[in-house]
Amino acid sequence: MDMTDSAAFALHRPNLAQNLSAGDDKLRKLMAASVRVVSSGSTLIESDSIHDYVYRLRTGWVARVRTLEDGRAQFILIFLPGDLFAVKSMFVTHHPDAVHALSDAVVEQIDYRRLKEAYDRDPDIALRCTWQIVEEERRLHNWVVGLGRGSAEERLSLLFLDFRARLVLSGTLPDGALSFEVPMTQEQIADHVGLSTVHVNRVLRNLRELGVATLRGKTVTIQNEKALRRLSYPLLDSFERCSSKFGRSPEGAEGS
Amino acid sequence: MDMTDSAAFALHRPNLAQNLSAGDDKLRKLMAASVRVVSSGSTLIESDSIHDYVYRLRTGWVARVRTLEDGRAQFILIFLPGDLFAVKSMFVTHHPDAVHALSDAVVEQIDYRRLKEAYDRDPDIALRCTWQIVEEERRLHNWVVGLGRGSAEERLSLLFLDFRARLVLSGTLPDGALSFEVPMTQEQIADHVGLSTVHVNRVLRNLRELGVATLRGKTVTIQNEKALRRLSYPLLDSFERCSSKFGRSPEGAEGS
DNA sequence: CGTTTGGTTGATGTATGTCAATATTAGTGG
DNA sequence: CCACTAATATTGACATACATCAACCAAACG
Repeated sequence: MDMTDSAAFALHRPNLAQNLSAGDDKLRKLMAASVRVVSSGSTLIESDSIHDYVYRLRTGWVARVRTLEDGRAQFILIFLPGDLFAVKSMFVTHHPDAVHALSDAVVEQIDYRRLKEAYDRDPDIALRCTWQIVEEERRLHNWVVGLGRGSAEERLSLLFLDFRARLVLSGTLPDGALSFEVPMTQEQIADHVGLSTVHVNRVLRNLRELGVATLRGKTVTIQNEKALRRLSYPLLDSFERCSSKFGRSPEGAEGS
Repeated sequence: MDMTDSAAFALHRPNLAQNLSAGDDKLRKLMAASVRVVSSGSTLIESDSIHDYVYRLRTGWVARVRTLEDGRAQFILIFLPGDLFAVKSMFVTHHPDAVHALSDAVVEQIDYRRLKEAYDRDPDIALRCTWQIVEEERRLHNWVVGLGRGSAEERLSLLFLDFRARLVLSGTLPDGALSFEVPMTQEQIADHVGLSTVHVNRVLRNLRELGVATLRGKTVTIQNEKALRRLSYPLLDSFERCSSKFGRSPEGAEGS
């Protein structure tokens, strides 16, 4: 992941961009040692357990999931390659939510004590960790707005745009790509966007029939980016609107 | 605010509790200088503006609000006395959301450069700032679950319990208090829980008629704590369930 | 006092959920 | 490569939680 890009993208305070990028490199080196391969569906962190590790996702998709006693589930956050997760292990012993692999994945693992030590010693590493939390909070803010005030169509459109933008940023997807893999079932998508499986399916059909975007198998294809952006537009934060990754405005000239 | 309590409450990593408490004291001293009094309804941070300050809320209520172009609004987070807000100013120039005072409030203000300098110099202060972000993320996770999967009743019950627990923690409210002020209109509550004003009103009537809790004027009174906890129970994270502040379980013996 | 803002209630509409049946795809073992 | 099975997707009929609209009421407020 090119942290310089990411930082510019995020309107970072001056000088922090380089530090962030440096922190990312150092962290990668620090964590490269203990690689772990997990298969789709496996549990990386059990809910409500004491957990001592912080992770960096190298390949694949992983999600933070809350399951209620009556069976309802919410996929709170989806992590994509390059993301750190369970950074909170450095500060808190217990994790209230489970972390599941959505696909086969490769993660790097580090004991929180080792990371904390590096965090205390090297401000670049500290910044990289803090940055993860800050970015995550931004995404959570957006998601709260989407869940609280967005329609089903708005949420799903936003989701597709968000996935693509993040995959591009992580270097997993070439810039401008219109098609990518989402290793989630419609049920899992439903549990992320806070809708029923059936309704997700209907909205997807709608998007397909409108020629906006399709989900076939696990492949999302954006057919009309401008239209997709227009659908999700109300939910985009100012930041995403300005970003070239998303285009300037719903009536922006580019994109087909 | 007694950070030691808060830390114990939050199952903190060993030794960090004292550091956190120390950080809170130091930060209070650092920020005590520039106090600002704001009146209800005023805007502390405008959405999408460049902003150079970090705040500590001493008295009153303040909220992070996102307003969509078509008028929909979402109160993303509510800050209560003792909370820091806009901590992100240290890392990011722009704030996509506005921050509004829900009541007359007293805030302490500090230029992000000064705070960043203290943050870099003193690990206790750094910890206190990071802690704010970590706690905030926990609340956001819970809120995402509530908005995504909770019913109207569950969301409102949870909200009341959450407000009370936090007011107690901040020292604004004596432990065990059953009545407290919520300086929000029903419309603002609706914009926080992601419902319409009318529906919030109906659910409140329902809670009142069930003898569970009332909102009269701006005063919330918990009449049957056990029942209220039972209503919100599915949405409580493991952490809130174990905490004595919330009681052990929905069929726990205490409470009336 | 009148005016405004916020609260309450009823009638009605709609987005989304639930249930259930069928089609499709993906996995599995032979 | 096929047959069998389980998982997932799709669709229709129906139910409901919640939204919208509109009227009225009550408190706050200048």
